[in-house]
Amino acid sequence: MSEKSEKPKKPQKLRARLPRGLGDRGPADIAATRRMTDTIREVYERYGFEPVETPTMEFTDALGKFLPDQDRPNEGVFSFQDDDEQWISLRYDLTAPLARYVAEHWDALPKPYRSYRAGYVYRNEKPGPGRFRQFMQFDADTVGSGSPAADAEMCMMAADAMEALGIPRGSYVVRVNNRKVLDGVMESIGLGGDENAGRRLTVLRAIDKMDKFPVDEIAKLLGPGRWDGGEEGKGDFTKGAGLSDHQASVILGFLKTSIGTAEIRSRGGFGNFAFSGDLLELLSTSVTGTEGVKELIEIANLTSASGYQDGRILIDPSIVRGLEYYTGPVYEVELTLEAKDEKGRPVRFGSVGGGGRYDGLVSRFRGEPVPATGFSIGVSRLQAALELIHKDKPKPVIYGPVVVTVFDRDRVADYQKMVGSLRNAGIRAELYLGNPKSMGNQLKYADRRNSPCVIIQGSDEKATGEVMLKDLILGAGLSDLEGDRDAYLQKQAEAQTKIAENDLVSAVRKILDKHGVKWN
RNA sequence: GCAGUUGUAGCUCAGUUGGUUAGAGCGCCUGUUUGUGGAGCAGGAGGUCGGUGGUUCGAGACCACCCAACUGUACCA
Repeated sequence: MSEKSEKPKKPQKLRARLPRGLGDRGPADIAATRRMTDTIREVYERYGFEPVETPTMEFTDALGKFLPDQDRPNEGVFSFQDDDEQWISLRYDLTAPLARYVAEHWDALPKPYRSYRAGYVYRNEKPGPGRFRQFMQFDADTVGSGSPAADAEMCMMAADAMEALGIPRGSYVVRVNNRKVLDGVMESIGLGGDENAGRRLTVLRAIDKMDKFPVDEIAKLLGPGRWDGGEEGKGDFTKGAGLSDHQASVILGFLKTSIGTAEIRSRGGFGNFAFSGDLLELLSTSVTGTEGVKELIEIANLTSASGYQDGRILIDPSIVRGLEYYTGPVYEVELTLEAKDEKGRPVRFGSVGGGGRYDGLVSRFRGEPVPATGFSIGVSRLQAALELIHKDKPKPVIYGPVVVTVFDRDRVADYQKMVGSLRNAGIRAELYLGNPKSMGNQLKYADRRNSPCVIIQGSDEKATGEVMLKDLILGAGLSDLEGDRDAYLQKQAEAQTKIAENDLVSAVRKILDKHGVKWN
């Protein structure tokens, strides 16, 4: 069949690759995540929250999701069918699973029940900057309290967490709104009732884009609709809410008079709560709207009383959040720092945290109303944002272990013993396990591991009961000194010293201390 | 989903109006090196030119369709 002249077909190699929106994480990322979660945990616990974890998968209906479409079972969420044909999905947030947990363990839990958890959640959607298909959230919830004090606490805790993470005051803002106010405004322009549910949704979507588009684009979305190609007839058409000019102007007036971060700031935090006479009058026709305003004022008073009225927490009527389950106050944390990508273009990160009141979520499982409110930090997105913001700053060096080299392969046991004594002293150490044919290779390995120092014991040292201790961090500066022979030699001598074998641990520790090497 | 832009080595990119065996830098591996890493020198591996089909004597380049990535937009619990 095959002729000699034919090229031998290479076996097709399996391509090592990862689906989009997923990423591997190295030691530096992992260390950064750990620092972040430790910090957030400390804040949440200070607020009296206790940990609870739930699995990454739930029955699909428990997540509050309609059963997957037969044709596209993975639209939005990752789902599959169990042996018994029941649909199971990967969780897409930590709130819905918590609601299930609370409902399932209702009798055993103290009420109000406050708990926190960190974990990966999954969304099957288009990834972007700071947007992944697997990402970590750090969530806290208070179940069983309908008091605005519970909401106020979430906002203050969000602010505290940002500051604990080293984000300076003024570089982030917690925005608060109340869905009841939005509902009230819509009711006042005749959008109440079941028959207008679809239009209300469209209006909310339009309002939610206030941070993305200028006001006249929002007006289009409230009215007939908008072309995303920049001009009439270009790109995709987004159907609008079809409001009359009057209706649209009420909405826009509501948004415009009370927001604008700069304006809010200049008026000093909650002082902005212009909730002008006009607005109050407008809302007075709506029971829901009046209630919403009352709750917002309550939150404003509570947070101000605790000293958060300095711009850390602001009221912003354009905050909408999820359309599915929020029922009252909603909050969002945004970084106000500018982030730029490699090409120097500004990057939108969106919010790095958010939450709100979801009074209907637990009661789905129980016959009685159960108020609840919660807040989640998007750890992965926040980390990605901070990385981009700080990309010019040098990354902290992550040091590897002390490497004990193998000089004489008959004496591996001796070297292993040295490793053991270092480990017993709490120092990270390892024996070189590769082919010990040359010292060069072993040093190259230690270099790659970012080891602070290596231990060498050849026959000369063995004879005198000594070991050679080589300081790789100091030695790293050697190549810069080429041309200056004296300095070079001096530094080299400094970087490599002979010490008594018995002093191994203390000498290594001295080097670690000198360079400030800490592994945790 | 829709629209635009882009697909050549692990990475960043060259590749003349279509013309022999597709290149560079960085990275990687080996040697120099049976007592010393980051430098130097020498060598090596690595490519279905995103895929398929077409035009042509001849395609990495031209045409069609498909796929993927990026950006915007839609959806987003």
